[in-house]
Amino acid sequence: MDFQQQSKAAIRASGGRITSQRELLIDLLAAHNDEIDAETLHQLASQHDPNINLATVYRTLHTLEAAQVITSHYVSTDHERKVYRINTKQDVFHFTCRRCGRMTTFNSPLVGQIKAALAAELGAVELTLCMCAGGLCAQCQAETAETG
Amino acid sequence: MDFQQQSKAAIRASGGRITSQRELLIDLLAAHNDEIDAETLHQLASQHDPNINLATVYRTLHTLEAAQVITSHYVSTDHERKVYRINTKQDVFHFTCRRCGRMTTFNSPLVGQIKAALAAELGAVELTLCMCAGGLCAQCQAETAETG
DNA sequence: TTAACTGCAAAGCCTTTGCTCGTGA
DNA sequence: TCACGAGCAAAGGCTTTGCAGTTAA
Repeated sequence: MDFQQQSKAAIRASGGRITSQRELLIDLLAAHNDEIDAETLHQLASQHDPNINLATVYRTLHTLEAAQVITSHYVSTDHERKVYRINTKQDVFHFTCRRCGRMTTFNSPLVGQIKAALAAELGAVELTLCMCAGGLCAQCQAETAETG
Repeated sequence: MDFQQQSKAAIRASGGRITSQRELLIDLLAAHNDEIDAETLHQLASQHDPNINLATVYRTLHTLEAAQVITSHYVSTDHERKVYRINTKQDVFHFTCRRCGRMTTFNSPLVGQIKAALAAELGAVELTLCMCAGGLCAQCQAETAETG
């Protein structure tokens, strides 16, 4: 069962309806291989349905997240913006340079280990982790050294 | 040099002034051994200076963070609220239960390892990490099992 | 003296919510 | 049919900012 089918099944299973807006958003999420924030998704959706509302996008994202077919987290220590992605087993996080703002995706088996440690120590389940790193990237270090 | 002296020196070094408000906030931060959010710090400060404004608290926290004597990060996956703490070498993060909202502090050598991995792989420096975990705590699992 | 700082209030930013009309099942 | 969902606009919650008066150095 692919993402679209899975999403629709989950929505129906909880008594929800498949509206044209939801279907569009699900398709866009499926086609988008990376994380995406609500506003960008809304912009994409607007190209197909100019009347779709940002609130609808947020509500649909919540619905899908509750159905556990997508996950969300924040991407930088500064930017207060949530991104959403199709639920994968992989743990990904981001490094954002304080100076140039460039973002780098990062993933490490250590993240899984942290989850395991949390589960073991606290007995917690359904763990989601939000991780974002900030700092000075290599290039900005060099430029800072030059210009002072 | 203790935290207070260090903070004042850093403020002066950047052309800033030591106002009574800043001095009060620095003292409160020094006395507070844990993380604290802007509003709580403001409440504490109000007991000593009833006129101190929340905006001043935020501005002072930014100043101190820029001076690198304190650090900040979010404590829940919702990024609801930023907390500040005296700059220590220790990496701490938090687990928040999705159901009861209880927060548990957690710290693991793995966090340091992730920083090291980031530094090694990206060549980044001045790393700050925002880490927060969400999930279902042991107690809520039990209660959920009972009530359905 | 005078540039930096404060208090106040208002604005920003992302996200959520109340309301009413529309629509899927 | 009729409860769920959409669109719209306004509100919410934390944080930032413009302004004018205040104060450290």
